[in-house]
Amino acid sequence: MTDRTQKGGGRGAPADEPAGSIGRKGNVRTIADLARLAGVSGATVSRALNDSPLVNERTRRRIQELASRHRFRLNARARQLRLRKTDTVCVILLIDEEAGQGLSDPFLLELLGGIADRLSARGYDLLLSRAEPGADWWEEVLHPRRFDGAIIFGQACEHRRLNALADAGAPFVVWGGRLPDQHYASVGSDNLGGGQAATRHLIEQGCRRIGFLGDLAFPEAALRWEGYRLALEEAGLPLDEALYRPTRFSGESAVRATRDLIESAQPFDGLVAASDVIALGAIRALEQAGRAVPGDVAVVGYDDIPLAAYVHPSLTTVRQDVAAGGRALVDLLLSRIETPPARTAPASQQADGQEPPHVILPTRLIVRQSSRRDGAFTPRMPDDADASGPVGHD
Amino acid sequence: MTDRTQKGGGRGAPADEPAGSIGRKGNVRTIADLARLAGVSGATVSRALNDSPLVNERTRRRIQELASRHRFRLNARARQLRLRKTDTVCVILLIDEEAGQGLSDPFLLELLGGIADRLSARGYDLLLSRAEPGADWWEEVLHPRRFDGAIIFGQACEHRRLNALADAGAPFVVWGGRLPDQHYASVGSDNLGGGQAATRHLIEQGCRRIGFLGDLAFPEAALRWEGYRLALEEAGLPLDEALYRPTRFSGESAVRATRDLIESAQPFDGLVAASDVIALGAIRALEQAGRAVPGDVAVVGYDDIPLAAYVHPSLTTVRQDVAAGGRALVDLLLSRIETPPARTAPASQQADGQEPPHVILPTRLIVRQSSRRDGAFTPRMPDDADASGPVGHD
DNA sequence: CTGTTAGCGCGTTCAG
DNA sequence: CTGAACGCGCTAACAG
Repeated sequence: MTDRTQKGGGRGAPADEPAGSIGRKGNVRTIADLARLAGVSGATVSRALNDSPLVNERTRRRIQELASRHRFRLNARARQLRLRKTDTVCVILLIDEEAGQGLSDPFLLELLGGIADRLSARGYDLLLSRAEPGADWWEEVLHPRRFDGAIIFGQACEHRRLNALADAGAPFVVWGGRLPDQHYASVGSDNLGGGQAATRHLIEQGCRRIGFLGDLAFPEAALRWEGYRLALEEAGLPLDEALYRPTRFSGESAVRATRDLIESAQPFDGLVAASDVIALGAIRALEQAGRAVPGDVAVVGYDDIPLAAYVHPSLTTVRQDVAAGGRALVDLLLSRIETPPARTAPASQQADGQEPPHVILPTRLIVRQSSRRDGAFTPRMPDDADASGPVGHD
Repeated sequence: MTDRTQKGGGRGAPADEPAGSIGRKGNVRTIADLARLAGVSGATVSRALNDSPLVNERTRRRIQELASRHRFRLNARARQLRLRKTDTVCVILLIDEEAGQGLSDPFLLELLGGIADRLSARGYDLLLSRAEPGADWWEEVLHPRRFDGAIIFGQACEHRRLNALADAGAPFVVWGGRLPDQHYASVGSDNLGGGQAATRHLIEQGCRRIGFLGDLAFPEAALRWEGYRLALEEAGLPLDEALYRPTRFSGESAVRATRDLIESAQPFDGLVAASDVIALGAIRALEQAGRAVPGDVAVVGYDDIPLAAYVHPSLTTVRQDVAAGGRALVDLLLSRIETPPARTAPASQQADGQEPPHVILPTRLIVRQSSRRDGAFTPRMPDDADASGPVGHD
């Protein structure tokens, strides 16, 4: 035990509080403080605060009340260090500025709110992080230090990387579509069904030559396109690739794509857009070109952003339940985190044959003005007047 | 020094890694690991990684290279515990669901992105937190444990509370308007100037009876109203309170307010809206009532959300520089955190006479279709062609 | 310039 | 049921 002199040694921590000066005196900040106050040891306080059955109930109550009276809160950092977990989930926004899918989409913020609420309810903190697709964001997902798991947006940019991470056993969940060769867990709306419903609706409205605006490089858009394709097929309509225009998730891109489509002189009487923002851009371009919406061209969007009901013409669109999406993302991730990976194999080749979980959120077609044609029989949903996003009778 | 038996004691930490099983063997996770590899002590590694001048440059280089080769990263939790700081900033969304100022406003997400980028650049983490105005969110702002400081949205709900927190010396910054009796630091756009510019523009367009839609309970809206008032005054136009309708930040509320205004039979030929979302709701209500925009009523919004250029009619609005806003919020907060509060007084009554800092971001009027009247002389700003939030000539 | 030591605040083993 | 001691991973003070 060497010398073990009392003298100094590293007393370390930066001296705060110039001796007996400020700081509401008697402020109890550590377990030791509380223990002194309660006349018990630190261990007992720790146990009491963690509802351990090892402590006498009366003692526990007394300590808990004392703690709340002094507004005492455990130091999360120390706790995390000791427990080797962070109780934190990182939301990574993998956004390619180039792709125009910026942070502007209102839909994303709503989803983020849902995630925040759910995490909070389950006792987790939410760390927000932006990252460029090319960068080294994935390293910390593989060996997390600041968080226990991640929720990732921006599937399209890095599908291969995500697969690799999943193979390596990294704890994360992705928002997006379900891809055929996908090793990671994900949550997304029923993109295929949504695209199909949108297209069917246009067909019911009498449209026969329907275009599609979206970037098939994005899985969500590609799945919506697949639904579009199916709907045409089941109606016996031909799929004309000349009516497809790759379009990024921005109004500007939508305007360009639509103008291009118009100038191509291909006749068309309907448009399925991969997002509301795209739909609005398309409508703008159509009107500038003298085509009436929905008279000449009927348009359907996707997302049902809050503004969709308040533009002119109001936007027919596919609504996804964002609150449910947030909950699903969190619950899926936490179930993954809180139960050990159940190592069947020697845990080296984690690529077990099991399908990764995927939650599909139901969608609902909200019919408004932008798609309503005169000729065809009116769909069952009347028209919306106002309401926060929704539908009402007009 | 008591007995000090080697035997056991709390060996504590939950046993991970069943001895010599998985986990890419030789994985170096702690300073001790790296020290062993480098043949030096832990302290030296620590110093090297922190670029301390106390370490030989060659040694430092060697260690740093070794670290990056093994993908070693310091354990932030342990570091924070030791250093008594968290390198984390909490963004608190204080949002009253009732008030309809939900998470939907695209503007908020953009600002959040700017904050995230700036924090990341300055080496801080971003903790995101939602809170209800009534709740006890403020306790942790007063005695932060998980973060070093906070950026708060939702000034209106809790102005008095924010003042109290500032008086107590809590480290935070607020997004919003500058209020007359305000003890805390804040950043906001030039609401007064923006409202004034919007109103002047309508007057230049020939409007004579201009209404205002916004909730004066919100400081930002109130300041925009003040600018509106000033512009009327300088043009010698009367201020008619019958043309004001309290309106919350939602499309629904805007539709109601506008209908109410129309039904009041008060004549009006212009509308200043406290946000783009409000403006869009107003336009919708006007059109449903058979009033043309801008023909019968010219409308100006606020924020220049990305969609503003893509609706019909495209929206004249006041643009604020959100990226600059994010930077300003972060820089202001960090300057407050990183320099000690400079205790002049015994630090009990922090209510020093100094004005709290307030950053005002410049605004710019973006003229589009919703306000352009035929008769009047065209304003100096022609039309914006594109830029990030573009418009095409039409 | 480098190694040794102590401790940030907590949870946990083991002994009583 | 309670207390004493130890260590999670890191950095500051001290001694060489």
